[in-house]
Amino acid sequence: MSGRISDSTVRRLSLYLRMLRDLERAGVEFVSSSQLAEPSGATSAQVRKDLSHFGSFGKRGRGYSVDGLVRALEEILGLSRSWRLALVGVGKIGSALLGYGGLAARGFDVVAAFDVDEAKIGTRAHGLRIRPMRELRPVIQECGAEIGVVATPTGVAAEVAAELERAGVGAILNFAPIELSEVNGVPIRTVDIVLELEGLSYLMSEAGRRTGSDA
Amino acid sequence: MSGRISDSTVRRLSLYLRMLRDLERAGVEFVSSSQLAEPSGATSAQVRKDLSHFGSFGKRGRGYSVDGLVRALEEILGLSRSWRLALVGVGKIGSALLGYGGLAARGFDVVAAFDVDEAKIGTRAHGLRIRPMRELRPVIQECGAEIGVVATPTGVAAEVAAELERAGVGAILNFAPIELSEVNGVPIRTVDIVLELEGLSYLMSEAGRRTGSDA
DNA sequence: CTTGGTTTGTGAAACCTTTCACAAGGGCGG
DNA sequence: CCGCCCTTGTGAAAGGTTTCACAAACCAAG
Repeated sequence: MSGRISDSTVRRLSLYLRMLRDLERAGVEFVSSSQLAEPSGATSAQVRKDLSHFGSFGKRGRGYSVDGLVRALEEILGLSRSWRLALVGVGKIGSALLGYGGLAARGFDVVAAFDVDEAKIGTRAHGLRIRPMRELRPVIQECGAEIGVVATPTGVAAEVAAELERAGVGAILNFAPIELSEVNGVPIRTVDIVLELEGLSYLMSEAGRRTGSDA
Repeated sequence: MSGRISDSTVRRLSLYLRMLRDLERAGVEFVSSSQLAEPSGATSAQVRKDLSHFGSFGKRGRGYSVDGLVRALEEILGLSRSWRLALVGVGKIGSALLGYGGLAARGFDVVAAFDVDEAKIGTRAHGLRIRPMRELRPVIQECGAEIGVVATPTGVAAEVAAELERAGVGAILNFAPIELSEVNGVPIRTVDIVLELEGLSYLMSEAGRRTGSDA
């Protein structure tokens, strides 16, 4: 069991956990790999393989205990605790994040916010005081934020990410449309809306080209 | 050449195009596959393989003409035209999108916005009138929007996506934390921030477990 | 024209992920 | 206790993507 786990497996584990929590709330006690597979578009074999990397959680003939698997997946994914986020850049996306209750509800608390804009510094956004960039390192260290969120313009994103790493965050979530390179083993995930739209653009053009030439 | 192209290849093509546009602006005329590979974290062989699916764009011994490759990639990705977006849900994320100039700058224009909230309907957000859901189908058909954007609460996301499909959009970008199933060949991309954060949570926990047990 | 340095385009190999298929095990009714 | 049905866990096969490595081609200089 357990070697290096692929990104896609981890993604699916999150999706399984989501469904399991719904089932738990609904009072369901047992679930089979095929039921678990459906909402994430996976197959039952894939569910079993994904789980098998971490151990043996099911009962043959019966399925998986919903409670038990919820606990196990929370443990595996590191979600039996909560995480502290430090947000850099309180513009459109940053504000949207601060106002999004879904994060805190799932154990991701934004505990600090920074911006360069003098007009914003000192004001409060969704109950959080906005601080100057100069305080980034001390504040992050003091409040022990583990995840840095980059919601700045593209031009300064790399620099901000480097500063977050120096401040000691363990991971970075980046919203700037730029591929940031991981250093010192600090993992980075980039959410790039334009990239997603361009992917859709490709698929639509491709579909058009195909039907166009078939007709 | 050209069979079915993988998502990861298309993503990388977008990244190459970004870099090429920067080079074009900087007046560079030729670029090699290894230069092109660097910023996206790919290898030179991968760049060449990715491009080879669509044709032969380079000159041996010389590299790729920046202008030529920009045009070719725009054509391949369907970015030599602009696309019209219809936004459903003008809450935090929806508003952030409307205010984000980066979309229009890259040829993605939000041309219609819808919400259920009576208080919002009729008001303007970033110059766009917010319309009631009831008008979704006629307005989308009238203005010819090709891409639907779902920025609603999770509970109604599936229903809204189905309605967008019926209205005739060719693709959907979904911000609700739910896996929507593609029907009728309308591709769907989901941007799921919580999923990204949980992925980071896994990696940090894993790192902790490893250093923990090594020590 | 020839030589040397450089870079593409591409089969083949290596690697990784998903799917298949089935033995092993568990529960339940009789 | 027995037999039947069901579902897991997992090697093996299939399918897909990335990397390797090299012949073919191009440019420039002599």
